[in-house]
Amino acid sequence: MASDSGKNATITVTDKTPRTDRGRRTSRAILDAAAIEFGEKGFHESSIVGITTRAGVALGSFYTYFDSKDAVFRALVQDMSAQVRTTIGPVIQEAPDRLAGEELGLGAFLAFVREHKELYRIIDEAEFVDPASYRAHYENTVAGYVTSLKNAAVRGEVRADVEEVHAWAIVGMNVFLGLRYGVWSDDRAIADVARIANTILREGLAPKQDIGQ
Amino acid sequence: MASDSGKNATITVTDKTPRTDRGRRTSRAILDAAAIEFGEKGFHESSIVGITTRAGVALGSFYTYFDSKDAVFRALVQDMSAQVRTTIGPVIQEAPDRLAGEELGLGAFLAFVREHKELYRIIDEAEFVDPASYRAHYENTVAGYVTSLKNAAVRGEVRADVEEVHAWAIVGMNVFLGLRYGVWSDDRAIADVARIANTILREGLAPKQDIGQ
DNA sequence: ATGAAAGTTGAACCATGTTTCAACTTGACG
DNA sequence: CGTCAAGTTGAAACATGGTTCAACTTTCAT
Repeated sequence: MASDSGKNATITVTDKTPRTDRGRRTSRAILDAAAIEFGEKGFHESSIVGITTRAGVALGSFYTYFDSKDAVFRALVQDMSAQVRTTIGPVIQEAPDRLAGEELGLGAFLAFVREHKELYRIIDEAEFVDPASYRAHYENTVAGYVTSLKNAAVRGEVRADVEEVHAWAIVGMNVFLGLRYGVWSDDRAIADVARIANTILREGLAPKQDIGQ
Repeated sequence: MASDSGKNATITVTDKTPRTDRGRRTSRAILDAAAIEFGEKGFHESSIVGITTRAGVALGSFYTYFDSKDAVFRALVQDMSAQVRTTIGPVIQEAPDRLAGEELGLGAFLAFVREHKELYRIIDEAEFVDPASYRAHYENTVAGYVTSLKNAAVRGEVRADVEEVHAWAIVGMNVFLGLRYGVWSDDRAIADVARIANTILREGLAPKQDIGQ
């Protein structure tokens, strides 16, 4: 994204991309301020004035870089959807096998959430402010899971019949654990939560002796 | 709730409870209309005018029964939080054992969600409009799960070390499956989804031969 | 019947906050 | 320097929609 093919700059439509360093700085400041404001007060309680004040710029400057309140929110959702993926994805990949990856991934996710509670809430609120992005975020996430799980199945690391439903279940699990043990409270050690959740994926909830069904 | 201890009616504070049949009818109409309006457009896009128009009453009548837009939303959240519990709870109880109950419960939940997409979205949006109720809803749900799972553990129906983390994981699973296969699309049979999700609880994702860890 | 309580009505009031805009500043480049 | 594009500013226009209220209608107990 934002790949300005340098030459032929003359044709440039009147888009809102900053053209100078000063501009980029201001734009960044607004985006960062927006993340904090939205995370703290939610989309509707937030105001442009609130954002620009935090950013230390005038109200009008907002519209130099963003078309509307919605637009900046959308930008933020895209941005952090990518951020989550690029933070967690590699962690899962590097694990010795898929189930171990799941535990490490959840740990990384919980850590990320604790570090970025604002961003977590922004994605959640996208369900209402920008439903398409919200759906896209989770459908992408799940699609990645399905692929990766099927590959793991081929390697014999997970059951052969894994499919979409399993992926949605895992994602839901992780999201709720993130809300409870990441956003709402730090009262449990990340590693403990990840380990316990992982036993569900490894063995289910069945009592030890009764596994063979 | 709403237990008017009949006698001594004179002391009655100026609360908004309807006093006649006509009043109760109007109040109901407004509440029902609000459920539809909120479910369809979300809290902030909804308007009192929209609600009263749907209900076929005048704008002012709204304030005869509710103090504010927030108040009616809160009433709705409480109402449906209870509705979910009283719909699903019994289904789980009646099952032969806890894991079977989980499958039946998820099935009932998916059916409920498909029948009441509006209400599902209202609870979700409560995370932002009325965070306390949202948290209460899930903390109550999870608390119920923990109790019920621990009882099942005593009976040897689930692993002995079940605890809160397991409960949050299950609830998260169910909520996301509800969103995907209840609200967003009807493309999969409820029974299939419930069965597949249930295998996770029974056996986890591990390949068949490798269970003993 | 009749009067009082309950309920209904919608125009008007009001608060909030998004968006526009024309004047002003900055900084790069010849 | 002088010039011009890019950037900055905040007051004001504008839109929206929640909430109030005083006049009116219905209901029902006496």
